Amino acid sequence: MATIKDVAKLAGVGISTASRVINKSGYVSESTKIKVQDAINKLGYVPNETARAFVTQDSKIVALFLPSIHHAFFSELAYYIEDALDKNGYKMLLCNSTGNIQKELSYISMLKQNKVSGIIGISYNEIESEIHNSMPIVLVDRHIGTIPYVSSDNYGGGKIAFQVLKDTGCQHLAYIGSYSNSVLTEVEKRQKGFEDAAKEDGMDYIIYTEEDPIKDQTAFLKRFLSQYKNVDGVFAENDLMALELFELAKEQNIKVPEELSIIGYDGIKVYEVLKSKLSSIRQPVEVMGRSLVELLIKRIKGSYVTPVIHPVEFVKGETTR
Amino acid sequence: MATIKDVAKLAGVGISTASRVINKSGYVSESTKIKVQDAINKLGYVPNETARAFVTQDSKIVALFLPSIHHAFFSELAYYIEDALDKNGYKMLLCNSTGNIQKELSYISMLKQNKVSGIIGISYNEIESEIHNSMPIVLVDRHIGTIPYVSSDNYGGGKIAFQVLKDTGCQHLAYIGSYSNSVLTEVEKRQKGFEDAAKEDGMDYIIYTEEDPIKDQTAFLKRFLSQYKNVDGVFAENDLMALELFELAKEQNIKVPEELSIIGYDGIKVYEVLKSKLSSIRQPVEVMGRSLVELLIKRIKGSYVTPVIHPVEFVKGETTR
DNA sequence: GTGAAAGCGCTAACAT
DNA sequence: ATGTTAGCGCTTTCAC
Repeated sequence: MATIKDVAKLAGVGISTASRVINKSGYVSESTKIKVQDAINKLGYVPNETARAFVTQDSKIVALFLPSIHHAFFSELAYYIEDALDKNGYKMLLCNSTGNIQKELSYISMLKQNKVSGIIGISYNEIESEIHNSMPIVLVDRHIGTIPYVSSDNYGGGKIAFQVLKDTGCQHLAYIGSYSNSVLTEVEKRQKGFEDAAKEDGMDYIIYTEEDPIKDQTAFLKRFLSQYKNVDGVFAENDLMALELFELAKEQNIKVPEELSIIGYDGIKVYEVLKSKLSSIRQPVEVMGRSLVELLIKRIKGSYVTPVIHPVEFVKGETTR
Repeated sequence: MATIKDVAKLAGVGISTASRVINKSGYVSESTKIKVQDAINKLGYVPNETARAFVTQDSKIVALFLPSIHHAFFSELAYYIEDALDKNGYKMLLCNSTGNIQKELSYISMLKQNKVSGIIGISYNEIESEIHNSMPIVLVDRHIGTIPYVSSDNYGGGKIAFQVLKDTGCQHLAYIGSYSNSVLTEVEKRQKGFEDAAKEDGMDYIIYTEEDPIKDQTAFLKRFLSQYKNVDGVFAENDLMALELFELAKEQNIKVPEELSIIGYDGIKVYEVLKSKLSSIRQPVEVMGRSLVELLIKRIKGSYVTPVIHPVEFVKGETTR
């Protein structure tokens, strides 16, 4: 493997001049620039990134920190984040924290040792204090202190869901989902938007929630169906929950959407093969991914950034009238 | 940030002794070991991994190279791989190659510059020659030259699929999927197993394939349904294809499984919420992930390894009788 | 504009 | 069993 020394020698210049050409930094005359470039080509020189990372104390690696990549929404988001990072010269390290606080802390320690450039994260724990001010970080769908974040318009999405259910003639509405006692999640704003819209409208509604994470979603949903037989319109926290409710309703011969309308949240593409069965509030996943990367890079460069909230849209499937 | 020098000074020992304690290498007396350990604790010392990577020319990072993490089977596999790597002290860099050969090549160059320890990969291209012998690598579901790989028993799975379809009374069978002209994919062995079983049995069958990647799967499947109306048993290349065929059949009022039985391949969990609708040949994803990591680490340590093929099982859903 | 040289923090000979 | 020291390849002052 050729080193910068070899390049300098072959080009007949000093190491720092070679470095300047390689990094396009500082002043180099056109003629020496060409000499160095020639040497680089001849030797097939490529910089040793571990040496660079060591010297600059910056690995040009961004960590994506999430509970599990094995989740439709996250894996779609991860795809776009990786793509955007790559286009900006960063690599992506993937960390499945499994929501376990011990594992999250040990990951953070590892990330510091490896001098990652920054973190894009979703955490269910209050570990942010460990990182903030010591590393650039941008959160997804979490609003903690002054840490910048990117989310979809969860509140607005909740309002839209209410409106759609009402406009399509539902009389007895319910929100189903989970709540968190520790971290204030953006997800809960979906509920808030739904509730506020219902209150403004003066319509009654039911809130059926369990503490996050819900251990047995199937049991949770079955209980809901048997307990609230008169509900004819449901807004579920996310598509996975909505989809399972849809399946359970079919099993119990409840006609969807005639007797029960269902709206999910996410609009994840994995289920496109199902011919868009589910009505849902769709998050602009790709845009969010790019936006996360953009914000993080600004933070890395030291700029101050403000949260970004992306608009959502209702996508009609077959679970609403 | 405390360095190893600080530790050595505080402990009153030489740098290399401190290094020995930190790395548990070489001989160190019990008493000095304790002194060093104390110093480490007092200073809150953690090794600078970029320096280590630089000196050893090994970043302890493994790259997971796949077409797209945004795919149910891959994201599940990635989850288990990351978990196993983490348990072995490795980090995981995620590279979405999008199957594009230019992007794959530029990733490989990047990985070399970053001194990754090894690669776990799925590639649709013949880039393996670029890596082989220059870096430890293990492939998923690809059999290229002498490169070690891990796969499920695709051939056996194909045989099982045939047997199930036949045993449940189907008369006119078909295999649907894709074929590749460049790389010999393990996936095609599913077809081979199916064909061989049919031939042994003496039963006629149809092979309906298109070159990979199939641009418009919906059109592809619709064409199949209209062209082969008498087929009553289908083995599809993967679950996504099987699932869409199922949906299209329903749309066209073809009764599944009465008039048409469908078996997929993968057994991915994302669709569990659908209440196991699809009959499928299930791959042991978790075991495969662990197995990939195990093989790669053996390769990194210089051992010779042989391919590992994991058994599959038929999981009955509602798309077979 | 260009080159010499220091030094990033660590590992691994090598000497003792 | 322990300490000294030479780099690893690069970036970055600092002189010229």
